[in-house]
Amino acid sequence: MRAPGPKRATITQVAAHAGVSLSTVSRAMNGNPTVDPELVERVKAAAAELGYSASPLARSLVLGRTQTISVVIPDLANPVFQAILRGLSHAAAEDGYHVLIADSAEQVHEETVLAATTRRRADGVILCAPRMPADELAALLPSLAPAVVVNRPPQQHAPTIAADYGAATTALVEHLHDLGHRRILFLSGAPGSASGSARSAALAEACERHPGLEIAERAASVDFDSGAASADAVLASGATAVLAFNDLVAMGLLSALGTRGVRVPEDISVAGFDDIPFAAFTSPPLTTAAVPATELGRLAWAAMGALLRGDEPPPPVALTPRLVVRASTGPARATSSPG
Amino acid sequence: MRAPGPKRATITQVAAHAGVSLSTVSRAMNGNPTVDPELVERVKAAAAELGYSASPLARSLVLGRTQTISVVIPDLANPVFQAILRGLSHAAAEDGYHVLIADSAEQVHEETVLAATTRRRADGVILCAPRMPADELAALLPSLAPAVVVNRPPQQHAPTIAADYGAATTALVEHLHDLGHRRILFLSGAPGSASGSARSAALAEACERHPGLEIAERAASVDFDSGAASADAVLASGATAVLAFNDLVAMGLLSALGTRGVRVPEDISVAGFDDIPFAAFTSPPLTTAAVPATELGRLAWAAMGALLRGDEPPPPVALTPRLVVRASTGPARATSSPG
DNA sequence: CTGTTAGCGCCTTCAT
DNA sequence: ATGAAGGCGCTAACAG
Repeated sequence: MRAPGPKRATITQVAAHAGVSLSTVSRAMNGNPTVDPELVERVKAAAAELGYSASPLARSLVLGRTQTISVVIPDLANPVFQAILRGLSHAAAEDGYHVLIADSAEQVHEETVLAATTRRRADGVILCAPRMPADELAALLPSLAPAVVVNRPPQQHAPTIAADYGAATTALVEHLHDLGHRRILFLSGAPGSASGSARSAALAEACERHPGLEIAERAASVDFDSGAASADAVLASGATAVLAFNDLVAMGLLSALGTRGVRVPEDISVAGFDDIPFAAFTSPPLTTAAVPATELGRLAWAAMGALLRGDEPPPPVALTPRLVVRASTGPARATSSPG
Repeated sequence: MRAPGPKRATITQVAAHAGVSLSTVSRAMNGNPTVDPELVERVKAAAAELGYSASPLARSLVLGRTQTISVVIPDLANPVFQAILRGLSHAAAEDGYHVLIADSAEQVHEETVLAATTRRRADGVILCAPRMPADELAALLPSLAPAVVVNRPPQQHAPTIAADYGAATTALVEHLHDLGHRRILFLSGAPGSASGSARSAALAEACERHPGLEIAERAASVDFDSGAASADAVLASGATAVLAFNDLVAMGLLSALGTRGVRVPEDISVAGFDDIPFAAFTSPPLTTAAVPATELGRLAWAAMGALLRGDEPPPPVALTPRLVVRASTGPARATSSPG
């Protein structure tokens, strides 16, 4: 079971080949200026000849750093997390860091162990929209330091980078309200979801702001299928507009609604969250709140980089999503009676 | 710049705490049966008390394996690679392996260096649809062993897992031919793409098989935008059906065609490759050849696992995509004259 | 400026 | 069944 990998030259062999001590090789290879230029030449030549480069493993052990960060995400199939991962990975790569991924597959209690395990192989860990309860998260973070948290409220022991789902919700509701909608159904997502709470809070505020506005909430999930499965309940609710937990749910709903011959937005308006890459190409194109996911990833790396450098921990970041009005929302149809 | 990570207990401390030598701790923790059960208890208790677990780094160095594999992919934004990565990551995780990702961002000459670099931090590397020329790939593979290649023709020094794009192309063309199409335009993708050559070859065969069938080829690319940009050329070509390099290109084309008021499939049929998650929800829903990407990832890991175990290298695998007929293809409209 | 020495934290013969 | 010692490959004090 020992990997048969190509046998590589060691620093000792290079030292022998160049006729110097291995510390000189180490110094020369690491650009230590206190080495005779001529020796540097000899060493580099020997290294090149033997195809030598220092073992990252051995360096990691002695240096105490791995040049790697780990990223824990709830679901690699979710376009938003893919985008975050992408931004993160590109940014980290630019700074010469590697990325270890861990997909918890939405198994909440896997998150803690994955974070802890991968942390030991990396210099820090980025928790992407962790699903675990707030107290658990708070308890976990100190043991993970340096850590960065994405899409959760500001934390005590880690910088946070998040999209402001509350603001996004407000924008979406105002948009629907402007269109005359007074009965809205919110399809909520993962039970303990932090961004879900933010949405709910914004919904409650909207109701206070607009007497006569009724917003019901119905449990769904975070994926396409749960959206499709909600279609009948949506129809039965009597709502003239539905706010889906995210674009995936909205698309599932759109699809199931289409099957039932329900017209969108004539019969009912549908909006989502995130603006995933394909939201513009559903039929009808989806109104949504665009979350700058790639940017979230980039910023998460920036925060981690700062921590790694020993800089001041960056303050919590909250990016405001942009309302993107497309064709899936329209004027409310006349309803019989609001009760 | 040394990561300030939480200071952890070492094996020496556990040994002291349990009043045994550190070899006993090592043996106890690794389940070596030649240890007094009572001592095992003591050691485990001490370890638990100190929150100890062996440093993966130190183990990697001495054991010569990292329990990690690296995956090099051309573009994290491509749904197909996302799906492959997902299948791979889940399968590897089940076997206790970690995954290091490297996104070459379609920079062909980055692939070699990324593969080499990440290989040193991992026990093997999986090259996902590498874009590099065949000779370069062949030259690189031996130095990477154990390596697995996805979506390239069978290789000398590495197992390959691929989708049979030739068969997929044939299925798609037969489908279009059955519908009466005699002038088809193929929007080709990345210039050196291996799967692209497979498509072209299958196209040529189809022409031989069906005298009277004309298939033109036009260079596009692999993304949404290139599909959209091809719309005018597609219209000018006089083809009654177009085969896009992949679903992304097809969707871009569909979108641009819609903008121009061209009806699909009444005016022109459009088909793609891959069956990415949203292909079913374009308008009209896209006819395509479904590539089992997640399964490719799973098999890639299986092959790597075999290599790591020292088993016989698995023979090349070629999965046949499944033709998925949806609404974007229909009977050919009558054309004026075929020449 | 260069070589020698001591670890980084762990596993594994080798003795006992 | 247990302990002592060597070494994985490298870097960094410490001499010289």
